[in-house]
Amino acid sequence: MDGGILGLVREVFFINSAITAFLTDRPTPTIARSLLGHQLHFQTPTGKLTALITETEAYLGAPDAGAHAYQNHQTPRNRALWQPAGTIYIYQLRAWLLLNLVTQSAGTPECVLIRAVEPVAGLKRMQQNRAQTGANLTNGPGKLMQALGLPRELNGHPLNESALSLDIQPSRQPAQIVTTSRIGIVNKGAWTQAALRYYVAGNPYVSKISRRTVDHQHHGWLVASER
DNA sequence: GTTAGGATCTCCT
DNA sequence: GGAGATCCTAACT
Repeated sequence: MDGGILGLVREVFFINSAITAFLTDRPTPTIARSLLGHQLHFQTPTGKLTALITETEAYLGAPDAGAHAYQNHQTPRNRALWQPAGTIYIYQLRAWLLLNLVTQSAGTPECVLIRAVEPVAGLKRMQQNRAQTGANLTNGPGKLMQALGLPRELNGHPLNESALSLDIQPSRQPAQIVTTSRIGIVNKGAWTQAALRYYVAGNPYVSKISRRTVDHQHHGWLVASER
């Protein structure tokens, strides 16, 4: 607290520079993979909701037949994708909202879909936001949006300058990461098969997994003695 | 355990 | 009118 307003401005600038570097300096699939174990925070008037990212998918812009930005096709819905790294892209699918984080520099419409998270703080609030408990709280892209109560108005706003923020440092480290093709991408040739989905092996808060593969003790995260 | 139908917004034909 | 980066419930096996 020594720099007053100027210090705060410097701090915000530093954080945003770090976020930008994290979301631009590597290929988007690498970014999607490395987001596992990082925390998302949603600041509400009545408290903060926190969750660990457990499952992601990479969408690779113009060449990617599975992506909204395929062939650089821009519409009012998806224009956030052309904004700089760290921009929040939220869109509605049927009755649900889905959360994406834009990667790479402005004009390169790549992003990471956040497909699942593990609740860390604000569990009670998440249960109120959804009429569900347990893994069903956040083990899907539409579910986690409802659990966190993220409004569609966040679309187009920058991470960490809005109520939604991402930790640059990971909080946990996956013991093992599983890579598969993306969910729901059908009839898109090679892009249907492309291995662009990543999740923490054994974590219960992952979409479309068998209950039998769940690691009930550590949720697939490395424990201190294993590091 | 799997499957079918409906909810309901945006974009395309 | 139809499909989609989804999810819930009910009704099956």
